[in-house]
Amino acid sequence: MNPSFLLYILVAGILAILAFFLFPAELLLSNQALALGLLVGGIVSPQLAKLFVRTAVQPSDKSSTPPSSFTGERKTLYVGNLPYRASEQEVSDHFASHGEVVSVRLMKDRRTGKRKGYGFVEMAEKDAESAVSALNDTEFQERTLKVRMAKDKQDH
DNA sequence: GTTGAGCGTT
Repeated sequence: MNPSFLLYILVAGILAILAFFLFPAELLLSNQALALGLLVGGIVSPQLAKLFVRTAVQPSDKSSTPPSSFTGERKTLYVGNLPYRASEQEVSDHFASHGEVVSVRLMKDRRTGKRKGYGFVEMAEKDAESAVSALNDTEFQERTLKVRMAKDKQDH
């Protein structure tokens, strides 16, 4: 059975019982309390599902790099002026020849999902500095890359 | 189906 359906039944039931005891009988009959629970539960439970069920089925992202087993120190590089057509795999391959690439994330428009022309490349710390100087202002698919150390968000 | 400086994602 569907877990979100079970959640709905659970939430609706709790709400119905709550409504039954909360309101006096002359205001709300038991079958009305049940109907109210079903209605409100239908609205509330999908929101709860989003919170707790941690997006059970992620849409398969074709443009994401396969998970890396790298566990050492890493640094994130900002990469600008990327060609719109470049995939994360291509960027990853390109950077991999200058050091160990942990992950690549190309920023996309929230609505359309199209590339915005910049992204972030996580690399092994020991390779990061040399990769920046090796790749900054170099050609990649007819465009001149801008490679820097990324700001703040360096996760440990 | 286009564009062109920038520092993000659950």
